Amino acid sequence: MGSFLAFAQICQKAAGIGSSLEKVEILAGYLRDLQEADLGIAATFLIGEAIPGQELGVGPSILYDALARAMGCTPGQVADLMRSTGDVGLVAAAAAEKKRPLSLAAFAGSDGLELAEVQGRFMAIARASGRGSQEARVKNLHYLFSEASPLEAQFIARLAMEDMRIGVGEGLARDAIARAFDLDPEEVERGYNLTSNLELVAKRAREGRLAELGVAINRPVKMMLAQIGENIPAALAQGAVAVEWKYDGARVQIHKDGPAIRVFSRRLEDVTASLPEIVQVVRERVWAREAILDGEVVATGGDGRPMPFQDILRRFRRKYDVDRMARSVPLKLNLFDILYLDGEDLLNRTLQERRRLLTKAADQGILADQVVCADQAAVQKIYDEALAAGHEGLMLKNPSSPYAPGKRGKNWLKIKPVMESLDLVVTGARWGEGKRASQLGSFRLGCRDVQTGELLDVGWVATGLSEDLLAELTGILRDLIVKESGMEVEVAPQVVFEVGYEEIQRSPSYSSGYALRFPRLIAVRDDKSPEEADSLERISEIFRIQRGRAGS
DNA sequence: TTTGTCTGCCCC
DNA sequence: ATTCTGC
DNA sequence: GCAGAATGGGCAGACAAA
Repeated sequence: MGSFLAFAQICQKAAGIGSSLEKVEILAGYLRDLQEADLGIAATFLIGEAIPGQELGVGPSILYDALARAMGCTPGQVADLMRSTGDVGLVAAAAAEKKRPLSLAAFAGSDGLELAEVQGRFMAIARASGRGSQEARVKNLHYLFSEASPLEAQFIARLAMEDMRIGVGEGLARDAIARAFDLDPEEVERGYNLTSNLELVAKRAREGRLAELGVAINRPVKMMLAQIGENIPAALAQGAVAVEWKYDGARVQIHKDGPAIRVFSRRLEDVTASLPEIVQVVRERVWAREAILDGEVVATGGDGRPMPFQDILRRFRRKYDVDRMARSVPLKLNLFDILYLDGEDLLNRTLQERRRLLTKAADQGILADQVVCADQAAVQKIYDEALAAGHEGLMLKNPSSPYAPGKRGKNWLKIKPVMESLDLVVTGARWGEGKRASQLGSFRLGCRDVQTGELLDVGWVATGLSEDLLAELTGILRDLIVKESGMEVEVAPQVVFEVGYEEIQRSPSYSSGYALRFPRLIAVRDDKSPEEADSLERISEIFRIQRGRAGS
């Protein structure tokens, strides 16, 4: 019981199974027989959480360092192995194969790693701070690799990266817990979406006490998310919708317990300390004694237009100079939903009803404008206004829908404009990982500088490519490589990509001075030469007029 | 002290 | 965030 | 339709190296 080897074997088995149902069955059988403490650890390990709620501070650099030590080679050689396998797990397994035992005891055959022991090491890694902490992380990882069999090492490495790559995410883990203890998957999902704590859910499921997990102040609820909508007419097909601006800001969930106020981010991080003016405005303008509120914060500049998203980023996670930054990038709150009010769970009320309660619970001035409307022309008008104001587009919501925590359903649709695409030159590429191992997985883009004839960087693209196209491009670009360093290659400028995006941003890191927000490949332009690619001038012109700034 | 690198269930 | 893929 | 995987720009903070 509780052996890490057994866990690793289950992971290996799960990775090799395509069918979700079969995967769930195998995981359920494994979880069912674990004791309480091990159940909690195994459940979170399965979804790649080494320690629930804590940051490990381990990335590729520290992990490769530890692997190099375990193998008795250089970090560079580890990187070479990474390039050929695209998988830290396989590199770690090779390391365990080659290792010399760290101690005689290890050699004499210790009884193998326990789940709790592995998590204990990860705790030590997470706790390390201050001078020498990176070395401490490397040492703890090295220790684990030295004690591990190849199979165990594979999943220790993946845990260290918090990425298991076994085709098990939150969804399947939840289903496995339900199956293990013969419960309704919907009930397990509900418990998880209300607590975000898989360990707790697994234990309560085992005890048959899932129903005790409910909405509570200071326990953040997973946020309801939106799907991309086709267009306004399609969204109106079912009747009237609640229309709101889609703000270019950051999502917040606010918990108010009398005077005590906490703010959580999209990933349910506590960001209260970084956003003092939001706390203040909630204290002054939310009348409800107890509430959980959902909304978006935006930064507004002197011209009344939203400031670049980059400025909002400067506020989140900030620990120092918070008040000074609050003055230079002031945030405005736009509440659009309420999940809990004075002891009552509102999740199953309709959006319309929740909006009514929200209107009574807070000052109108901190609410997002909303109208319920079935008229296409009227919705179009609000859409045009949102874009002219510098925001992203519209949210169209089903007025009779409940608040579905953690769901990305069709009850909330986002409508955004399609920007005209750019034709850019591929100037380099990077070797991929996992599914894209030993293929080029992302591509460096350049635009023309008409004056000098040079190609200037505008960033990278790595999505929008099918597996076939990826293989084809790897074949073509491999022959164009002029320089190679680490995971990156430089290629002769020959291939042109048509690239889509949401917005052009000023960039502090690329030589053109611009970068694309959410770049994706639309097509390979076989018909275009690099000399016909778009110029820096065109990019800066689009930057100047985008999002309704043309007339201002 | 300054500069560079790494990390983040980061924010989008 | 976006996009593709297998179920 | 869903869940999972692989990837984007850019920010602050924490360390390590210079």
